[in-house]
Amino acid sequence: MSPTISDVAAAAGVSTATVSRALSGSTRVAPATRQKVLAIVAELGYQPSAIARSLRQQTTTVFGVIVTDITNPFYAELVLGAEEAALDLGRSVLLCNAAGDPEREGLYLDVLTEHRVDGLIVASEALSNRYRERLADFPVPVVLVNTKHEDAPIPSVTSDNRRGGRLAAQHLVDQGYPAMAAILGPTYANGRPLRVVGIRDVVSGDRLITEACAGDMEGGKKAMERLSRRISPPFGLVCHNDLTAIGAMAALREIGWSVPDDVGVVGFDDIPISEYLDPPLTTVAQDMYALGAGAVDALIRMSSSEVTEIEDIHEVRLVVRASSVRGESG
Amino acid sequence: MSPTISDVAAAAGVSTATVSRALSGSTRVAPATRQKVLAIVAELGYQPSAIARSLRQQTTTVFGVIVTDITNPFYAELVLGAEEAALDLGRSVLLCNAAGDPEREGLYLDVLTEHRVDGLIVASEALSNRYRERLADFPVPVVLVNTKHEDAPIPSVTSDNRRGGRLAAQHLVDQGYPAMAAILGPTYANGRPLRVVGIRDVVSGDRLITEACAGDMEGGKKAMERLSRRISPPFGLVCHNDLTAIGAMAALREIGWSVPDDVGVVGFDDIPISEYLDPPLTTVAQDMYALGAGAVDALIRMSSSEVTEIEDIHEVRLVVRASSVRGESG
DNA sequence: TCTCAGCATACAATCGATTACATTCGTCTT
DNA sequence: AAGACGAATGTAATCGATTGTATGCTGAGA
Repeated sequence: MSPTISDVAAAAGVSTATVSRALSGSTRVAPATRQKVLAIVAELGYQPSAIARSLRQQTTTVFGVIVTDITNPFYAELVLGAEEAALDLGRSVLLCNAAGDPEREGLYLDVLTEHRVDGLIVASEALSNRYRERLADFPVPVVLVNTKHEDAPIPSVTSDNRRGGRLAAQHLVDQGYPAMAAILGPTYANGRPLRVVGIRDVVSGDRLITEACAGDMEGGKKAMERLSRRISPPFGLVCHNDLTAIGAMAALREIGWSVPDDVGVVGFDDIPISEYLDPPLTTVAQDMYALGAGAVDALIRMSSSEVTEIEDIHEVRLVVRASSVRGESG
Repeated sequence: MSPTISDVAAAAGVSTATVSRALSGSTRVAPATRQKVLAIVAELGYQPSAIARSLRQQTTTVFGVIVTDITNPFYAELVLGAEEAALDLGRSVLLCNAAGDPEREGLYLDVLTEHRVDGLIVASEALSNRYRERLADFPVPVVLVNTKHEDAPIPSVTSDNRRGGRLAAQHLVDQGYPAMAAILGPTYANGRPLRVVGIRDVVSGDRLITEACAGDMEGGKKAMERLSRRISPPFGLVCHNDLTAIGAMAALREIGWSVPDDVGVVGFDDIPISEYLDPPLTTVAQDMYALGAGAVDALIRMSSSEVTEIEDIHEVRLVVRASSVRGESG
């Protein structure tokens, strides 16, 4: 099919070793020879086989990325950050969508191992708990995004979830909402425990009413419907992420409670759409792109040196918009 | 590092050929031998190298997917469909985000060629025009999503964009909006020409006022601002996609024109968030997941037989919500 | 008992690159 | 002028699997 290095060597009247050296530039090759080789390469349209190179060099320049759900803008941004960081380093990304299915996550671990990826980024909610042992002695560097393990210390890149929870709750308190509710993500969701701790830094004991949900828009809507039977406005509402906040606001419209007059809503993530909503959504912004890029950076550090203890915590930032500011409603 | 087939063979006291056959099951192997081999495989945790296999078999079981922007829910859904269809066939997906940059698209074509992917899915707006020749004689099957080429016939999977444009425009006419505007995508955007034709099937000549934009929320917002200086309500507005519609609706709020009373808005795609908006967005639904899965299916068909002429056109469907129905506004 | 068929397995080539080691040849030193 | 050095290049091993061909063994038939 496509020409091989032997074809180039034959056409140039040199050995494959010389072609290889002329292209890699690692060793000295006579200028005239290099010119000749490059001319033939261009003429034949030769493109080296990454497969053959990988076999010989025992590295693939490919990273595996396992995410929960690529259609969630949080993960999409994260993947973008990882992909662009990888591109800058001449590497590629094998994408795996776990769909929250532990079975599928295990399957993908096998697939990625067999493809001999140079590193693994796991931004998957269900996986990390179930497969923590496997991840801990994975044959290549692994970095978790937005998860941590107390028992099995695996390098991680996370946002400061506790501070995020605290910022959200404190903001709603400052706005004067007399009660507080929270729509939490699924129990296995990565940031969840720390965000709850952060909320509880501000709101103690039984003054906080919570509902758990699936972490998407539909889940947020249903959770808000359940919540509406347990609480009366006005109150502040902290949501697991922006998607659940969007679902909750849809439910609130149907119920007839006004945002922000009756209910002050705060989301988490700051996905791009949040500022285009009506009302625009107050949220705890995470830099998803930086999380993804930071994960790639962590893998590189782990590969080049023997660093194994990485725990990068990215800052979060409260972005105040109309959904939580009383007296600004239309 | 990880055990190789030789390690397994040595431990089992057989040759590597026998191990290979025991695992592939293609040739008869004595049951006792197979048991022994499988036991050793399990004990050593042997996982075959896809790299070595690919080199020998000259196939990688990996597909390349080039998209314009993974953070656009349209492409995210499409990638999901492709990824899951690939998974069902025991294949994987190398993801490439072109970011609308032709340079980067060319770069990725090289990367994917070097990785010897078994097929290529191109759902990238800018690429297809600029690299049509390269795609036409790409060494492995290529399928375009939501693009077609008149001159170089490359297999394609698309939605019925013309019908989509027609449905959107006709609906707005039926709703009694006396004037019509359209926010179009970038000039190179895939579906754009046919959607315009569809709109013009319904609205002739200078009765249609158009603005082009970048195809994202910000672009939609700015386009609506420009448009507002050229038209007065009431009018119907057809948008390039749901993201631009969201941006347009944000602009309309700031301008103070009501949706749907002053302006009836129709988007394109039906991304998940559209039904959660306020007002919920009327849109021409495309089955993005099916487009992605269909692209994989097309690659399989092209690989197994010598089919080279594929032109799958998926149906679109008008989903009517409150953003375009007069007299239902809150 | 000898031969032959056929099953199970081994041997070795192969895929396409990289790279350690060997070789050639010209030039400089003494 | 002989030897040494080093630049340029070639030879061949290697990575880890698959697979065509060869071989050995067992049992059945004559």
